[in-house]
Amino acid sequence: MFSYRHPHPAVTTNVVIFTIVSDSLKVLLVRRARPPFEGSWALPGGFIDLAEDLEDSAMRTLERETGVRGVYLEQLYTFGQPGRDPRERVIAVAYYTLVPFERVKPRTHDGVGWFALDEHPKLAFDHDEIAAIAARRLAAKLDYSTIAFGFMPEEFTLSDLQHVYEIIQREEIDKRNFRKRVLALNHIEASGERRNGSHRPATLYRLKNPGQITFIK
Amino acid sequence: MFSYRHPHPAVTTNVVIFTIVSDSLKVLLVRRARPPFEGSWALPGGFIDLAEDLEDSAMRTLERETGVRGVYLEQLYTFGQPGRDPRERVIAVAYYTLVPFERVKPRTHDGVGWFALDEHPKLAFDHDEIAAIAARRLAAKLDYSTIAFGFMPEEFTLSDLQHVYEIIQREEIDKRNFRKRVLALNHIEASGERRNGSHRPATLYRLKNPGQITFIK
DNA sequence: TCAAAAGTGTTTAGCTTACACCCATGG
DNA sequence: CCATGGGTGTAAGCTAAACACTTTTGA
Repeated sequence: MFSYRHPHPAVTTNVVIFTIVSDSLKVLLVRRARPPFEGSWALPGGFIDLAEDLEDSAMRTLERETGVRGVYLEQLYTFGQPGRDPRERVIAVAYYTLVPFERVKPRTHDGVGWFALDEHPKLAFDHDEIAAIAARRLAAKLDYSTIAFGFMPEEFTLSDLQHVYEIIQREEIDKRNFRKRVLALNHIEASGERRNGSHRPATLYRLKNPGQITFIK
Repeated sequence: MFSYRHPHPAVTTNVVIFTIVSDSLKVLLVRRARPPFEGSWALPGGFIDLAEDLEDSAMRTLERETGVRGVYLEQLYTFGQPGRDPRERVIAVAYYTLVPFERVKPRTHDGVGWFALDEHPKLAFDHDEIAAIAARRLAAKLDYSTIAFGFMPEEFTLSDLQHVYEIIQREEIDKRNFRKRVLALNHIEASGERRNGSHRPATLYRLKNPGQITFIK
């Protein structure tokens, strides 16, 4: 095997992984153990292996750094501005995903944590920009895809789902209209169970086709 | 300067550049002068320099191979499956754009040419897949952005513009409804000129904010 | 019995679609 | 004067938005 006589940059994959908990959109960050930006928070990620697919690399480094596995990743954008890594040319292929808070348990030591999107610390490299672009894409996709269902655990109430929309879009939604719209999509069905609280029990719903993100309209 | 002790793949940028001419959506291809896939048609592109931005690389290699310059590029997707280049690991950051046929004149020798999207030759590498994804993205974006205006020369008639929509979406559009919709966007204005033919002269329009692609709704 | 969230329909406004004929020019 | 594409309005249907009260449970 020979190589092209061309420059070879380093390539990383990075993952912006969102969840919603206690009324806020959060992103999973890891603290850097080594320079550059030692001690800063950053998006999970790492260098690709030459034999692995980009998405596999994103999965692998996400699991290695946070313990999170088995999530569905969607490619976000590729960031390659010279100088974004102070040492050498590094191109970052960024992915994003949404997970239900209850089902994904990152390793819980003090180098990994969920941070509210609007009050996280300044991140290493250009990761602030990457996270911001991911958040923008997420909000845009709510309207024309079933991406929000990715935030949901196996069973959820319509109020839970509405809550996700309200937090990401930062505006209140009419309950009746929301229910009409989401039920008309025919993507979810009542599971037969109900959830109790100190109020009227709520019908639990589940996805008809788990794992599928489809486009609306 | 030191390097990470990590694998370094090769990275290319590639451009899917569309135009519309004689009732068909076309893509600009170049014939490969060297192995691998010598003699095959491929998307224009090439290896990045370590000091240049990804988009600059896409521009530079596009101009080098086709003579086309000064176009607006939008990042499409990054393709990195191992084995997509038979020699070594190559990651391709793909861009796409639309140009008015009249205004963009690729170098006209027999190694560069416009090919109808639905009857181009089998392409080198995974470039068939890249072109197909670009075409899909293009059709999707017609509905919620002003991307179609990118196909237009400085002055154009409403029929010209409608034609673009019909070709990309492969369906006929009602003339009156189309005009209402596009004029309501308030992105174009009559230039005052008219275009003659062997029929009633058509009002010429131009963009109010040339170069801007904005989102609708 | 109170607090808290679940659940439920109707009316209105705006937007989208369907649809057909006359106009201005060049040849 | 004929062929060709340019240009125009209205009605109907559908989708989206606004809007308030009753129900069921746990504490």
